[in-house]
Amino acid sequence: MLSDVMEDYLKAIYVLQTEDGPPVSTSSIAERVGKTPPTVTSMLETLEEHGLVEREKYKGTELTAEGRTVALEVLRHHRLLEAYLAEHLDYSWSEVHDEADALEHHISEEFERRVAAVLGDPAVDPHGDPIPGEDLEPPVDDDVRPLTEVAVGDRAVIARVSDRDDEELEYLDRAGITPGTAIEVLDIAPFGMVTVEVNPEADGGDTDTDTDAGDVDGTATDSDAGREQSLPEAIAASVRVRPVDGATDTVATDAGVGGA
Amino acid sequence: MLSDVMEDYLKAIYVLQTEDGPPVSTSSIAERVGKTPPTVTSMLETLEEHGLVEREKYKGTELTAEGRTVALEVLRHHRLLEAYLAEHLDYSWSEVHDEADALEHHISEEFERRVAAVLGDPAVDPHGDPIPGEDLEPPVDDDVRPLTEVAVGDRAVIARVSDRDDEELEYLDRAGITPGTAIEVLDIAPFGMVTVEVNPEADGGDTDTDTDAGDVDGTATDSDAGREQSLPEAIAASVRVRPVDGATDTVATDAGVGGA
DNA sequence: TGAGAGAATTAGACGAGTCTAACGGAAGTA
DNA sequence: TACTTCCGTTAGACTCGTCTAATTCTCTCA
Repeated sequence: MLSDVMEDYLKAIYVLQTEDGPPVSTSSIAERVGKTPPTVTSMLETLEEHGLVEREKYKGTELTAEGRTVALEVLRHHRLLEAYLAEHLDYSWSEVHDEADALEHHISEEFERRVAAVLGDPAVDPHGDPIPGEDLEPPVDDDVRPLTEVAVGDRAVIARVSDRDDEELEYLDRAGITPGTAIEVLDIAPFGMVTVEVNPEADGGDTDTDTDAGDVDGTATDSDAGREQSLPEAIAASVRVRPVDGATDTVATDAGVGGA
Repeated sequence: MLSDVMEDYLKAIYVLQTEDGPPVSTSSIAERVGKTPPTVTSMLETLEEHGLVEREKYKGTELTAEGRTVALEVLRHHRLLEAYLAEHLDYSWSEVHDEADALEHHISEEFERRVAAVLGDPAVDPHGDPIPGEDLEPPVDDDVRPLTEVAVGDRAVIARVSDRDDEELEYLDRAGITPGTAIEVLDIAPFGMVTVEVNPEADGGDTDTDTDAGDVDGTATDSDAGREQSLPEAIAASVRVRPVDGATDTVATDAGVGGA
C-alpha cells in the first residue's frame, strides 16, 4: 500500500531523528537514502499528504505518530531478518544488512510472526540494535553512548555497532569488538584514536546484559581475553557501549541510537 | 538489473510455454500477469530489445536462451523459497505461494545458495513442481499428465498440484491429495467428475518417486488409506500425476508442466 | 474471395519517482 | 544593516510501467 520507497524514507527519517533528534534536514535524509535534495523535498510533500510526516518549510521534518509506526514496522522487519539470517542461515553479523534491506519490504505479517517465534522474540539484532516489539512502540535505550565518550580506565560492554559499512564491520569483527563484548578503555590519543582492552579479567561487571545479542557467530570468545585494540576515531565513534556499573559519568551529550 | 516486473513477465512466459508450447499469445500472458494486452505488448517490445524474447508480430512470443535462463532463475528462487518456508517456518504447502512470489525477486545469490544448502538441494517444491538446478537447465519432466487423462482402474502417484489457487489447494489438502500420494482412479463421470481412492492397498507401485516432495507437512499419511474422493473436472485437470508401472497408456496429448 | 470476429498493436495519456538547473530563504559575518 | 554562503525549494524534463480508446491484422467461414 505504501511503496517500498516511501518506507525507506520513513525508516531513514526515524533513524536520523533518533540519532540527532527532530527535526531532520532534507539534506541528511538525501544523504541517507542516496537521492538528491529536490527528490527528497518532493517525496516529503507526498509523505505529508499521507499524514506520515510534519514539515516546516526550510526548517525540517519530523515523523507523525503514524509515520513512526510505519518506520518501526520496517525496522522490526529489518532487524528480525538480520537476526534470523545470522541464526539460521549461517550469515555472519557483518553480512546480514544488505540482505535484510532487500527483504524487509516484502515479508508478510505472517512471516514476521513466524520468524519472531522461531527466534524466541529476540530483543536485539546481531549488531546490537534493539528490535521494536510487535506493539511498535519506540524502543527506549538509555545509557548507551559512543565509545569515544567513555573515560580512560572505565569499563563498558559493547552495545552495538553500525550496520551500514561492510569494511568497518569486518575490521571490528577481526578485532573481536562485537555486541556483548566487555572492554576497558586504556587510552584516548590525540585525534581520537581509542585503545581498548578486549575482555579484561572478568571482575568489572556483568558481560551479559538484559538485551544481549546472543553471541551470534561465535567469533569473539573468552579466548580473546586481554587483547589490546586501537580504533581510529571514525570507527570508535560509531561503536556504542553501555558503561559497566561504577564507571565515571562523562560527557552528557546526545547518546545516540545509530544503525538502521 | 532487470526489474521485478520484467522477471515476472519472463516467468509467466516460461510457464505458459512449458504448458502449451511456444509461441505464447499476448493475451495469455496478460491474463497470467494480470495486466492488459497493450501493457503486455509494450513490455514484450522492451524484453525483445533486451534480447530476452523473440516475437513475431500478431503471432506470438517465445523466450530466447537468455530469457529462459532468467525465468529459470526466478523459478528456482520461487520454489526454493516455497520449500524452505514449508520445511523451516512451518508453513503448510497451501500457504507458501504468495510469500514466495513476494520474495523471489529480492533474494541474493548467496541467500539462494544457503537456502539450497540447508534444504539439501531438493528436486521439487511442496507442490511437486521441479526446482531448476543451479545450472539453470530446463528441468525435464516426462510421464506426467493431468489426472483427467488417466484411465479408470489405473493407479498413479500425485506428481504436483497447481500452486496458484488457495481455495483449490485447501480443498485438495483436506482431501488428502498431496504430492507423493498414491491414488487409483475409480470413476470418471460425465462432465469430468473424477473419483479416486486415496492410498489404495499398497501393492500397485512405489509411492515415493525419485522426485518425492518429502511429505512436507505430514497432512496426508497412510492412515488415509482407502478414502474415496470425488473431484470436479476443473480441479482434477490441474492435478498432475505420474502413472504407476503397468498402467494403461492413455491419451497422448501434451502432458503439461503447470504451476509457477 | 470477402466479411466478420477476435486478437494484437498503435496512439496517447498518466502517476510515480527521479534528475539538473535555477531561484529563494535563513543565518552568520562584516 | 547588507553581504555571502549554504541549504531547500521550485521548475521542468525524463523514464518506466500502466491504462483506455482506436486501429489494424489474421483467420475462419460463408
